[in-house]
Amino acid sequence: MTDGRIILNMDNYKPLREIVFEAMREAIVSGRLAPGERLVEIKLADEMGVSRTPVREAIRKLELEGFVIMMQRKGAYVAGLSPKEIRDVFEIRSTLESLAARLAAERITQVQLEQLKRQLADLEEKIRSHEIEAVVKADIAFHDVLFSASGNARLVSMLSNLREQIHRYRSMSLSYPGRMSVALGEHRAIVKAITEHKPQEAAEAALEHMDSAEASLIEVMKKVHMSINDEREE
Amino acid sequence: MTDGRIILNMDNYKPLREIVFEAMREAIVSGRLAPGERLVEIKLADEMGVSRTPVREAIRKLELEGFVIMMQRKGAYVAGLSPKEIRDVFEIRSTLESLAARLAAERITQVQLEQLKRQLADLEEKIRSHEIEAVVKADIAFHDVLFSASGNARLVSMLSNLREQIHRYRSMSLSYPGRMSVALGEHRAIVKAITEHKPQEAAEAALEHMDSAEASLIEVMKKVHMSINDEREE
DNA sequence: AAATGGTATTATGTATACACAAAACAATTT
DNA sequence: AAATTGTTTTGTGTATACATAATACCATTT
Repeated sequence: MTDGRIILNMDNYKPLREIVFEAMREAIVSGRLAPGERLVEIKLADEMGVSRTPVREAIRKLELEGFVIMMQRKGAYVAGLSPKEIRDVFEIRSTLESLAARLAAERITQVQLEQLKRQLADLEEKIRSHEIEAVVKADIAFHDVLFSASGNARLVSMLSNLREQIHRYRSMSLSYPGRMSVALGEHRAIVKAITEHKPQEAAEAALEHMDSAEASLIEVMKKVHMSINDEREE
Repeated sequence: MTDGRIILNMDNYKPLREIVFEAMREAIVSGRLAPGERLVEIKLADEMGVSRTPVREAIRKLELEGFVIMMQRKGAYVAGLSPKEIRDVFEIRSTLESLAARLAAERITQVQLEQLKRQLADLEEKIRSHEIEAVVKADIAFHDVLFSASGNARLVSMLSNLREQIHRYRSMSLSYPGRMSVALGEHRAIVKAITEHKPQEAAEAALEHMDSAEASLIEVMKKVHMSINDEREE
């Protein structure tokens, strides 16, 4: 064993609260925990085979990220987004996605640009395969590269969070007829502007992308006549 | 007691974790807890006369809001913002403040507009008095009205949070010679654009306001030759 | 049967207890 | 003295215990 250093990764240790948090978020985003549903700490703890403490901490974190609503001394409920809230989130996302694209156009490195193009190609391929889940994943990967290219770490985490918020309604939006190919075109426009280092155009392309994503989501929601909202305004 | 419904406010009950959270944030923002300082749960709990639980929950919340950095199994530390991180925050704030101003110009109600003008007058008065703390407060009140006028609740909370993040360095920036009167002018420009319902101008005025706030902060920091940063990059 | 009052149950908020990792320190060896 | 190992201390991570608010249930009264 000449050079063989043994490196066993203690870094991938995750506190239980993290694991619980991720599991619960996944359950909410995927819809297994429905909006309005009550979250009882002991019940969840028993189900997951842990104590209340990590569950509590996970719930608190979910609250701060907008997935859960807590009422004083009453308990926690899965948050549902009202149409008004969805519009609010999109208003913010549009602005920030647009900012990210602008910054990326200014700051992207050669390596990142190649990554971005690879992601775009991958997205294209997944769209051809018509597997919605794969498309969603590829889309996320694409935007992640785009975000990091902005060089603003805080922006990356805010955008990731906002995306998670509406992820619940995401596949719905993509199932809107023709949405996927339109989205692909929008992605291409963004990449083009970034490649040519044109911040203004990149920002505009990102804005259009968001607007059209919002529009198709709203459209689908109308059709399904969803009352995502439960006893809340608008 | 004909119509007199008795409404006794149970709403002002606050869980301990909230109280602890607010106390700790105040301590960090005001500098009593300095960047890099270690936060030991039992120590804080004893000092405040509570148990570890609410302290832990408060620390978690502070972490999510960026005031505290946690290291696995090592503990929590007061976060310091590096110059790079300050720039990152300003990049985001500029964009969102600008969005808020734009939306306010579109949506502000008559009542809100009057409020806004009152806050502006108040700010003017406080600036004449030269009490920095009062000016900071008035400035916050002004922007709060502006934010709500955007009609986007999520935007309000995101902006409040971002403001808190740099509040630590705020009075420093205002102490920069001439900064206060310049800021007053910028505020007037924003109010003017909103009054005339000119979204584009409001957005631009807000952007300028942020840019100049950032510039004067950076300037002051250079002079004080601060190493706000502790063992972090840039 | 409806309304009121009281009791039991459930779940949150907070405190404490226990386990183990990390760091600090001391002791032993070279 | 330097290095290595063992030991102690400290503090986080998790589990559990206890107190009290909120709710549900039941009984009693009218």
